[in-house]
Amino acid sequence: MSHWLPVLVHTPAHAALGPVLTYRSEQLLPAGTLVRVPLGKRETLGVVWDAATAEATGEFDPAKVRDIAGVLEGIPPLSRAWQQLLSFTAAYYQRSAGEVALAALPPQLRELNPEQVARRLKRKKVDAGAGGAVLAAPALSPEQAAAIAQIDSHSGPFLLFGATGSGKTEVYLHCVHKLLAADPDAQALVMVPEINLTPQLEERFKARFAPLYGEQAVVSLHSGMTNPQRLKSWLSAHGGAARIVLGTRMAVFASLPKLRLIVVDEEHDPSYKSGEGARYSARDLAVYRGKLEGAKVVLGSATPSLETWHHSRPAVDGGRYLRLHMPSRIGESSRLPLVRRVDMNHQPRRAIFSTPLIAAITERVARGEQVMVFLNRRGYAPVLTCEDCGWKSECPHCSAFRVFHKIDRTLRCHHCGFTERVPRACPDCGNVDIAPFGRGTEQLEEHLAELLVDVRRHGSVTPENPDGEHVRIARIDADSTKLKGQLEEQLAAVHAGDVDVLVGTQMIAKGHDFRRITLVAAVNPDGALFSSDFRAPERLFSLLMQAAGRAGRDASLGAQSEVWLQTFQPEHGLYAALKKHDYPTFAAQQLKEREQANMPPFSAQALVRAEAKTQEAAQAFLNAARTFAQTEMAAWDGWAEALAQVFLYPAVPMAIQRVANIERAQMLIECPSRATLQQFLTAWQSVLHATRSQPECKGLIRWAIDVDPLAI
DNA sequence: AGCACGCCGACT
DNA sequence: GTCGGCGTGCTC
Repeated sequence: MSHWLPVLVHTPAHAALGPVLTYRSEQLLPAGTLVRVPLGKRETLGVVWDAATAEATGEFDPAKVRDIAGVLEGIPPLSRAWQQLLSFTAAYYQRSAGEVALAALPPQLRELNPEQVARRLKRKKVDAGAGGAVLAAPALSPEQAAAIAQIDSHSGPFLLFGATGSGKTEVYLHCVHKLLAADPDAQALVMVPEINLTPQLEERFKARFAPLYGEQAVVSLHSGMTNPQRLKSWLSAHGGAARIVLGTRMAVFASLPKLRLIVVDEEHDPSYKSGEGARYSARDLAVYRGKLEGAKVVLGSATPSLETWHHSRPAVDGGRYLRLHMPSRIGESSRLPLVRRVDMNHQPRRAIFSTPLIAAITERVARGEQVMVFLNRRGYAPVLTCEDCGWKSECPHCSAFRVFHKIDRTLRCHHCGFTERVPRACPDCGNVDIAPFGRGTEQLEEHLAELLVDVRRHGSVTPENPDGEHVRIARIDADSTKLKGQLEEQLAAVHAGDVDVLVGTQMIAKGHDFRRITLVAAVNPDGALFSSDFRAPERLFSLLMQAAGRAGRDASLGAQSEVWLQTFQPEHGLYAALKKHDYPTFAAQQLKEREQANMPPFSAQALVRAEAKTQEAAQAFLNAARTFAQTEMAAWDGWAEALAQVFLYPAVPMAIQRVANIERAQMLIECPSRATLQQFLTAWQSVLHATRSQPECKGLIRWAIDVDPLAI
């Protein structure tokens, strides 16, 4: 007796295929089973789906149904909750369930046939020989103890709102510890925003839990791992051997049959939002998944996203998350750094460093303390110009300037990668005086070396070496850490005290614990104050707060650590709040503005982006779909009411209109209700498909919907 | 998404 | 003369 099975395969939403394909099988396989199925001329991985789901209701020709090719024996079916998470993700982010489900599985699973998988599963499992010294957990501060007590006695979700250095990680460790000890099967998922941060987290978790549960109890999942490593981690999580999964956003889809706790560290970090394929927010999905699986969810941050902050308002005001506040730095480093604003209006024009900042840097370095200088722009200068004819270093393929990198004398486009040697003279008029305009980290590094040329390293002047040593300056940005191991190497040099001044982009503001830094300077942070992106202030505040958190973690140095902000807007409320380390005031101000302007979290947004050969085609496509929604769709049965709530803005070119010779346009959609917006988008998808074939859209390359976009 | 088929420009 | 660009169409 044979059965018809709905099966998900890796198929994008816009393909002219149903979201679920039907195959024949001799056995009745439960939903969640991994199978290999023939598709056209190839064989591919599929997931048996539940016939009762919305996806499984397409029309198909019974004559075309083929037999499944095989079952991945030995891999238990994916859980019901996992299936629900995937269905939800696909529906909410407007992608096909097949695309989302197959992208959520380790890539190597797709390549392996059932025999290879069986062989891999048979590999001798290292026995869970617990052993080694059990690391004593440090004593908890009263704030940590209080937070843990709340997490124990409530169901969550929780916002762990803790200053940098308040010991959030210890709270996570403690919660995980309690959970694993209480339930021999329970699993925990701990997410961090960046791959860079997983090794140090893994080290900390392994040190604590490997002696209790064995090395293999802690596994990582992130895109920096090789495919075999990812498969190994995935299988061990899916089989229940891994008790703790650490990972980046992709880990939110890990199969964890006994998931009881999800931690999202630095929950405000934009890296949790995927920019490719299904543009999911791993943080939002973590909250949803927690609800589905009955797992507690802890979101941690010193500067929460305004969405999360709003959700954690008091329950009497409608808050759904429980806010746990840990305001104090623990241990000896309890003093918060002093934030100083330098009014650049009173400094020489075009000065990179203000006079008092140079003096402060010099003083710190002379004392043997470390300084961190922060500028969010890599390269030497963002643009090169000809002073005679006005030529600028535009990228021939993008509507953007190429950045001058002095280190290898190149002009590089940061959008498409197009790189050329710097011309000797202006390509337009032959003038040899082409000059850099604006500044980047390379220039900062060079300039600082000049300014500090007469300063000697602390303690380097000795009778044997009366000339002493020059100050050592290091630069850490995407360019200086491109090669594997370079970041670790450079960080080690800073930790070892081989570096006096560290120059870098936001890379250096995140996570890394530099104990001897006592002065952090933001050279030019004002940009975000006037950005058209309404989330720019939120990001700036968070970045500066994190940068401030780098300062003065080692109070044994005695000196009061400081954060310097060079600004033309010293009175700006953002800096005023920062000076007081006062996130709640800043957040309240921002939320008030958002509410008045009807922006998230007080409304839901989606963005449709279109790429085409011409800007006209990209915009025509979007506007045609918009017009259809406003006219035809409004006439569909029962749609008038929903559509009245959905506001579609006209299509506009994207901020960087052309990248690699592809024109880009976008359209913003706003709606007071997330549910209504989702309902609209789902119905509108077919309109977008149909619009594509209209003559004025010729040249359209692709389009994508971004639900809850972070940047507009 | 893959993978095939199909039709126009620069190379062995 | 072929190799190869990507446009279009199909997959239970």
